Amino acid sequence: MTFRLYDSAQRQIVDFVPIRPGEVSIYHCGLTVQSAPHLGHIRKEVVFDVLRRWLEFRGYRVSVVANVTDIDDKILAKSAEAGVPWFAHAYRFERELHAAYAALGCLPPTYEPRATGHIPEMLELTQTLIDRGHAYVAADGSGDVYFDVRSWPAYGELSGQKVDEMEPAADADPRGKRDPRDFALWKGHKPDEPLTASWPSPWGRGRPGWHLECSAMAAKYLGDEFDIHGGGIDLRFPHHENELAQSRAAGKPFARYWMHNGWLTAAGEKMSKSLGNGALVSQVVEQYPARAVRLYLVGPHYRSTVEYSDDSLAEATAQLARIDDFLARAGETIPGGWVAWSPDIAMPEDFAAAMDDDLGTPAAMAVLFRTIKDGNVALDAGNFPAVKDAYVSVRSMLGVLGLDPGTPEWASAGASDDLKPVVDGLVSTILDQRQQARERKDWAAADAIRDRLAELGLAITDTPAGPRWSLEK
RNA sequence: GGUGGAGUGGCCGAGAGGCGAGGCAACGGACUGCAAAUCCGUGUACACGGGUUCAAAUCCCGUCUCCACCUCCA
Repeated sequence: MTFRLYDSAQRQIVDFVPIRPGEVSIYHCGLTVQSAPHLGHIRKEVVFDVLRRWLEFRGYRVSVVANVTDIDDKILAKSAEAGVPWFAHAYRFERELHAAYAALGCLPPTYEPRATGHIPEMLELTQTLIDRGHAYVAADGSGDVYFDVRSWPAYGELSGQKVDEMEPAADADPRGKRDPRDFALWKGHKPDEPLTASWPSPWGRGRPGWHLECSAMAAKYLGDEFDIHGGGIDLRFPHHENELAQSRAAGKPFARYWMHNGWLTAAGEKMSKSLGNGALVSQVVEQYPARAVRLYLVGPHYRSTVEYSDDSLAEATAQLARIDDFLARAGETIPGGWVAWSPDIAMPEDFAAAMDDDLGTPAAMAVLFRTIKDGNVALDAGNFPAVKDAYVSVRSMLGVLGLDPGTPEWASAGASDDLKPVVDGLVSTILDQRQQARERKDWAAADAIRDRLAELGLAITDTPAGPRWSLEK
């Protein structure tokens, strides 16, 4: 079974063939650390986290590079507004970004390079492009260096656009450009910007353009050619188009496959910083269990547009309860409790087939829920070998989706594990009282105890095997 | 103007010519002292109008609506 993916460049689903057998290199554009991340930003992170987990499950050694753009116009503008140095501003939001990744159970990338740490590589790439006749120093003395779009006939290949049919950037200041679509590789230092936000170059002090960063860093960490380049669909043009053009024009083959995730929308419109309709990750995670938020992001296909709403998050919370209730009930029937987790114990074939088909998480989730239903039926029937099979399968599937509660990413959620035996003992003492009441059919007394425990956040359910308790979510 | 995406049952969300993905919610039933959970059952959905076909949510033509990119944006 081979993994297949939708390549945005070819616009079709194709077999994935890695450059080096057994290895996969992935680059996905990180974030510009200019403000707190909203759920839309993190969708991209979750999508590529699932991709990485799936490929690892499939036996590949995966390298993931996600950059941090820590210098750009907005960072300079916002830090100036806030009255803090630009690097302090950038660093603050880099931390918030990391917190958001961790909150949703995303594994850290293999490398997470910062743009400002790779100026020499960028200068080298710019020089190569000038030498090859694909870039030029602006004629207006600004110190800007532009990529010469007209010198690269393939320009537009990724997004399917032709230079002459693009909306001319009529309002844009042409500065020293030969063509309005030419984009900046290097931006000359401006007097009103802090000197610390500029670096010496053959063309005078300045700072790198956004597109250049990714080309330079991808090549440094993954080589001139690598497997998959990812990012949000909005980056396809111009960012990815520009990356591709400048890398290829410099003689580097660059990415073999392009994967773009769809939007998260709010009230039908793209969630974005500028529209101010973004649901901040930090806030969402306060309102709903973090695993439910991840479940909400993982459920729909990654290329689909997904509408954000409280109802959807509430639904995901209910779904998660169904999953976790099964895990709790089934887990108790397995001697020794939790089995040591390994993702490849019992991965259902149709789940794997769905995942191999361009990360088909919707179909994969259907398998997950079907397995849970089978497991519940087995539980009702007292068929414990079947319960265990279902249990192990469910955890395998959850693991690959980054939702398994037993993995280290979610360890904090289980921090009370040490206390569980203690609480268990206390609760069972109280429940003994209730059982005695029930046996003498003193329902009022029995219900009073249950109500009291409910007030404390303990849900009591009676089962043929006796009462069990759980923390209400 | 160019490029791309979308309109599916109460809701979310798959599918892309032929047995109604899955979930949430709702209703009925089983179980239960009651509840919760669980299980069983219940839906004649595919923007609109034509067409092709034995068969269309899926293909073709037309129409409407929405969203995105072409400027910083996951």
